[in-house]
Amino acid sequence: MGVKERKKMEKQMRRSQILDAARHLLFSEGIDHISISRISKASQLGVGTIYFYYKSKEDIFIALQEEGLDVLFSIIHQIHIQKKMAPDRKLIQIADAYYAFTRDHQAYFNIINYFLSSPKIFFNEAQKQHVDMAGSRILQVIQEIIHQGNASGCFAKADPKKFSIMFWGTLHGLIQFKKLEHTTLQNENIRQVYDYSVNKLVEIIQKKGE
Amino acid sequence: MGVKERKKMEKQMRRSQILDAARHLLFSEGIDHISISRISKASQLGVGTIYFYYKSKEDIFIALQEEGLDVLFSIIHQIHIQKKMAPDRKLIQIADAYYAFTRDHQAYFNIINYFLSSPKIFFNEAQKQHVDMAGSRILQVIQEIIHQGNASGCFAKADPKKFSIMFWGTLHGLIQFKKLEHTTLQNENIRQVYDYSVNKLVEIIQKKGE
Amino acid sequence: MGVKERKKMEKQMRRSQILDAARHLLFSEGIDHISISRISKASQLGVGTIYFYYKSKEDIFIALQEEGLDVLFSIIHQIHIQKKMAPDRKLIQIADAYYAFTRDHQAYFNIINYFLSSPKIFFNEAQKQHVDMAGSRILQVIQEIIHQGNASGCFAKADPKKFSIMFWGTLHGLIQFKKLEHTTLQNENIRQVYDYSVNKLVEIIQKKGE
Amino acid sequence: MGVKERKKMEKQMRRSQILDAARHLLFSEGIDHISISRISKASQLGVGTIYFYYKSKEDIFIALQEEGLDVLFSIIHQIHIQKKMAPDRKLIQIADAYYAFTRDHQAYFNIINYFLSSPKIFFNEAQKQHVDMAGSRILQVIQEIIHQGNASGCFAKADPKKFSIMFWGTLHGLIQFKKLEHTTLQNENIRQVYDYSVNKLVEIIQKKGE
DNA sequence: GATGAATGAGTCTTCATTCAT
DNA sequence: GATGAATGAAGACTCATTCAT
Repeated sequence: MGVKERKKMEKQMRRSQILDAARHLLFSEGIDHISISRISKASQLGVGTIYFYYKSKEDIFIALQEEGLDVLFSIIHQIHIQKKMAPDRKLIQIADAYYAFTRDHQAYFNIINYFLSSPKIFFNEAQKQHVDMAGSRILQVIQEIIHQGNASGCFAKADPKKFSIMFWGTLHGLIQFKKLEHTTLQNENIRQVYDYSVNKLVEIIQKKGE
Repeated sequence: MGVKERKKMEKQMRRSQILDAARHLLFSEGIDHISISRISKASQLGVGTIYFYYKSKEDIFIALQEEGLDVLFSIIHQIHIQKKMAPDRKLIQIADAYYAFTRDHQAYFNIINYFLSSPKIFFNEAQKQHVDMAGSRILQVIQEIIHQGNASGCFAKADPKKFSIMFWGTLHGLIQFKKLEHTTLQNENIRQVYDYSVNKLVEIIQKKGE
Repeated sequence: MGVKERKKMEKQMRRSQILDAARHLLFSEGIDHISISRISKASQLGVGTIYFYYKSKEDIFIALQEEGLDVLFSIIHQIHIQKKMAPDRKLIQIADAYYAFTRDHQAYFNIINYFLSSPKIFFNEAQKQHVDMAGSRILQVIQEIIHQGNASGCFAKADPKKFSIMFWGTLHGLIQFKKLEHTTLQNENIRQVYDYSVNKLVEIIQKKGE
Repeated sequence: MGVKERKKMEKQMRRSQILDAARHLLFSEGIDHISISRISKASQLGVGTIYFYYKSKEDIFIALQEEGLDVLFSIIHQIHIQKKMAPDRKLIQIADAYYAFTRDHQAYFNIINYFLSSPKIFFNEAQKQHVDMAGSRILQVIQEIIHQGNASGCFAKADPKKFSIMFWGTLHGLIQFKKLEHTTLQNENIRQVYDYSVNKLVEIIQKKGE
C-alpha cells in the first residue's frame, strides 16, 4: 500500500520537476524560448521522460497557465473574503491586484495571454476542462461580489455575469495597451487610465444619485 | 532628379510587390505560415531581394500591421464623418464596426494582436513612429467624437483621451475573450456581452438625468 | 498437473489479450501506427508484460500475420470443400475470394505483404515454422484442387506444386498493381485484368480441345 | 548566358551528388536505413541543402525508383530491339532479364517494391507523372512485342494491354515469393517455378495447334 | 540591384527496449 | 509474474539569414 503511494508521490514530484524547469525557462527566457529539449536539459531528464509525463508541449504550457491562474485566483480570493470590505471597494482592490499581478508575475501573465491571443490554439475537451475550472473561478469571484452588492443595495441591480466579463475584459484590454504607452497612447500614463477606467466601471453599477 | 524619382518609385513598387505576397500568405495561410522563403516564392522575387527591401521578417509584419490599422481606420473614419450622426450613436457604430472587423479581417486582427500580445517585440524608434501614426489615428477619431459630444452637450465632460483609451481597451479585451465563450465564460454569448458593455460605456459619458 | 495447465491457459489468455489489442490497432490505425506502448495501453497491460509474452514487436506481427493467413485459409477452405464444384470453378472462386480478401481485410493483407515485401525480415527457425504452416496450407489447397482436376480428367496433367505457386504468384502480383491502376497501367481496369488472367490460368491447365 | 548554363549544370550536379549518396546508402545499408541526416552526412551537404534540392524524403526515393526503372527499361529495351528475335523468345528473355535484375540490382528492386507494397504511399500528381513515364515504358515494350507477335501470326490475337499486365504481374508476384522458398514453398525451387510459369505464359498466347 | 544556394541549429515527437522494484 | 518509469538517439522537416556572384 505504502509502495503505491510512494510511487504516486514520486510521479507527482517528477511532474513538478518538469514544471519547475519549464517555469524557470518561462521566467528567465520568455515563452518563445521554451522548447522540450531545453526543458529536458534544465530538468536533467531525458526528452522521452518529459513526454512520459506530459503528452505535448502544449500540455506543459497549460499546466503553467493553470499555475498562473491559481496564483491570480488566490490573490483575488484573499480580497474577496475580507468580510468587512464593501463590494465596490473590493472591485477596485481586485483591479489593483490584477495590475500588480501583470507586473510582478509577467511570465504568468504572458502565458495566460499566449493562449488567449494565439490564433492557432484550440483546446481539446480535456484541456478545456482544466482551463475552464482555473479561469472561471476568477470570474465567479467577481460575480459573487456583484451579487453581494446587488443584495446589499450598494449596486444597482447589475447583471452579474455580463458585468463581470465586461469588468475583466476592460482590465485585460487596458493591460495589453501598456506597451503602447509611448507610441499610440502618446505618453498618456496607462496606469492613470487604468484607474480612471476602474472608477468608471464601478460607477456604472453603483446606485445612482447616491 | 527624374532618375532619382523613378528609382524611388521602383523601390516603392518592389516593396508593394513583397507586401502583396506577404498579405496573400497572411490571409490564405495564417500568420504562423509566413516565412521569408514563402514570401519570396509568392512574390517571384529572390530571398536576397526581400532582405534588400525589408531588413527583417518583423519589418514586413509591421508593414502589414499598418495596413490592417489603415483598413480599420478607414472604416471608423467613414462613421466619424457622417455629419448628422449623434456622438453616442457613432461610438456604438464604431464598436459594431470593430467587432465586424475582427471577424471579417481576422488575419489583420491577428497580426495586430500579434504585436500587442507578444512579449518579445520591442519596437525601435523608426518602427514606433510607424505604429504610432497608424494606431493613434484611430484613437484620435474617438477622442474627437468625445470632444464633439462634450461640446454639443451630449456628453458629460468626459476626459477624451482617457475615455477613448478605456473605450478601445474594453472592446479589445472583450474580443480576446471570444475564444473563451464555451469554457471560462460558460456559454455566455460574447456578442451580447459586447453590446451590453458598449451600452454601459456610452452611458458613462452621456449626460445623466437625460 | 492441474496447476500447470491452468498456468498454461492463463499464459495463452494473456497472449490473446495482447494480440487482440494489436489486431485492433492494426485494423483501426494501420500497420505503421502500431507500437509496443500503444499495444500496452490498448491491452491494459504493462509494457514489460508485453515483452514477457512476446520477445519483440516482430513476434507480434508474425502472430498477426498467422491470423490473417488463417482467415484467408478458412475462406479458401470453404470453397474447397464444396464437393460438387468442378476444380476449374474452384480456382476461379478462390481467385475471386482472394481479391475480396485483399479488399475487405486490407489490414491483414498489408501485414502479410509487409513480411513478403520488406527486405529486412529474416525469420528465425521458430518463426519460419509458424509462417510455413499457416501459409503453406493455402497452397496445399490449390495443389489438392489441381490433383483432383488431374485425376478427374478435367485438367491436363499439370504439375500441382509448380502450377499452384504460379497461380498464387500471379494473383498476388496483380493485386500489388492495384495502386498503379491510374498511373502505369493507364487506367486499365485492374479487376478486369485480374479476371482475364484467372481465365487464362485456368485455360492453361484445362484439357485442350474440350 | 554561359553563367546561367553553368549554374544549371551545377544545380544538376548537386542533385546527382545527393542521389549518389542516397543510392550508396540504399545499396550498402538498405532502404530502412536511409534518412535525410544520413544522406546529408554522406553527401557532405547540410540538411537544409538536401531539402533545397528535394522537397521531401519521398521525392528522393522517387528519383531513385526512376533510376531503377530506367536501368530495368534499358535492359529490356536492348532485348526488344533485337530485330531478328521472335516475339515469344523475346518474352522469355525479358523474363530472364527481370529475374537477373532483381538479383543483381536488389536495392533498386527493393525500392520499386517499396512503393508498390507500402500501404501508406500515395503519389501526388507530379509524382504520378514521373512514375508513370518510367514504369509504363516497360509495359509498353511488352505490349509492342505482343502486337508484333499478333501481327506476325506468331501469337493468337492476345489482348496486348491485358496480357502484358498479366505477364508482368506474374513475374513480379513470383519474385516476391523468393523469400518463401524454404518455408511456405517447401523447398520448391523458385527459379524452376519461375521458368515453368514463363513457359506457360508464352504458351497461352502462342497460336495453338502449332 | 538582384539572386538563390547553402547552412545547421532548431522544432516536436516517437519508440523499442531495459531494469529495478 | 507484472509493472511502468526512464532513456536518448533518431525521425522528418523548417527557417532566418548570409554572401559570392
